[in-house]
Amino acid sequence: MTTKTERTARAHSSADIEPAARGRKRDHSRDADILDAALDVLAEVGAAGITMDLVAERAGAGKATIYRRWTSKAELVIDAVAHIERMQVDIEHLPDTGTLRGDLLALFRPEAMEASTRRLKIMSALASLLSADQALAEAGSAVIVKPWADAHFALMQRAVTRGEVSARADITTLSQVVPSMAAYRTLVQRKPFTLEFLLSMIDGVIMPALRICGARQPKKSDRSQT
Amino acid sequence: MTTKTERTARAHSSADIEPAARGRKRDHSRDADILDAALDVLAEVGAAGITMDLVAERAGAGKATIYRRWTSKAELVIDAVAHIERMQVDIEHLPDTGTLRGDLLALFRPEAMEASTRRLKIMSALASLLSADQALAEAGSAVIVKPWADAHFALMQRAVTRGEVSARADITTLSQVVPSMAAYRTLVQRKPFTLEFLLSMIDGVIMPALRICGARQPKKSDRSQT
DNA sequence: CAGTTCCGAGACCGTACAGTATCGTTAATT
DNA sequence: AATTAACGATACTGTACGGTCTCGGAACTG
Repeated sequence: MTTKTERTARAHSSADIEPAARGRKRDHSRDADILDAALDVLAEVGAAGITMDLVAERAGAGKATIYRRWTSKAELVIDAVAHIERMQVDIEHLPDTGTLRGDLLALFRPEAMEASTRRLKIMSALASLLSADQALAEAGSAVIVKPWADAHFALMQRAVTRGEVSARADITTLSQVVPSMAAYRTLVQRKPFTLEFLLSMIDGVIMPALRICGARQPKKSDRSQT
Repeated sequence: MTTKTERTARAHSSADIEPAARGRKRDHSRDADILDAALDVLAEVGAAGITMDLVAERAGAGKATIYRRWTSKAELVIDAVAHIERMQVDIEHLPDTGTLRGDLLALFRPEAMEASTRRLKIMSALASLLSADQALAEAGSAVIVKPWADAHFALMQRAVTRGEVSARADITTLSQVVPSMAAYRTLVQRKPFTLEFLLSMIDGVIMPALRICGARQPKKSDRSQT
């Protein structure tokens, strides 16, 4: 599932033994170019319209070059999806504002979500593929939603150890609420993911469920951010 | 958009004048059979995999019969979507068990879940076709998820007027949690919608958020209700 | 019955596309 | 410079599918 998909997979003979390595070397940075081109095409024509010819043309590559690196269109698309830049949630450097609510809000990066229409369109295109292909569903879910849910879980767990939240809270389920609903909203409803939406999730669902008081009267300053 | 798409459209000569109506009459109930078959195929193989041959085979019809009724595959699919049965959550006859938790659980109908899963699959299959059309995407989502959310909203509102739930609870947002997460789970994660999942939603999110105590120790009698 | 019309089955055609094979070019290595 | 592998371009093949056409049979009308 991780990138390579059997690189050097042309089943041939000699190449495996690396015969003194003369001549040109395969340029691995071209992989990224081709994957980017695939994502571009995906965003432009949708999942149904993507063809290898389009990808090759967009990448300025020959089809043979693509097939030298991936065995099929399906594998290329799967790799391309896995190649989407991770949701900028660095699990190592989570925000630490002192309160869970502040931490959760600090995860919100307007530019990360709405900056590129491209990613949104890719996700839209993905929505249809997700139902047709189990491997893609897992790849898409792993890239788009899981890191986010993991971040929420980590933040909630920290709030528990801090004593801010009851240890009996079902943070396993609660950590999936915002990512799931955001994915649903984006992929299916195709409405934008806004701060207002995030606030209604946090203040209407998460914080009340965690029995943290004060969430019910969000500060004016928070709302005016919208 | 509604069914006919130029019935009697074989562009021929005589038929237009209805010449004393002799011979066999076109069976309009077959339209519904074909549309159902189209939805079945859509749910099974997705939007990318649907072919007229599959639809014809599933409907036990000839391709020519389908093309006598619809001018193209696109029109057939559009008509099929409009043909999706509404979610049979009868907003007029909601359950009334005396507690919100009991009401929410009573909405769970294993047999209806199957139909609901089918609708969700159709919805996700449609995503690519609807990608160009925001209005259609919303309409599709409305048919499949909104009635469910409306039912939750009505049940929660009743719990508020009954005094079971604080009037300050954000039931607008909370009523969307279960339907959205169920849709996400079915569409993207492709895991089955189970009673266990529903219980973790209700007891881990909804009830805590509504500050109804006792949700943490669900009564045995509630579980056996299913 | 006889006449008419719709039906299912499936042969058929044209196009579009996945995947392969070929070829002349380019660039890294020696 | 000579060698050689990877490259872009593109011609080619096989197949799948949208859409049309034909045919024998069934069902309704009178």
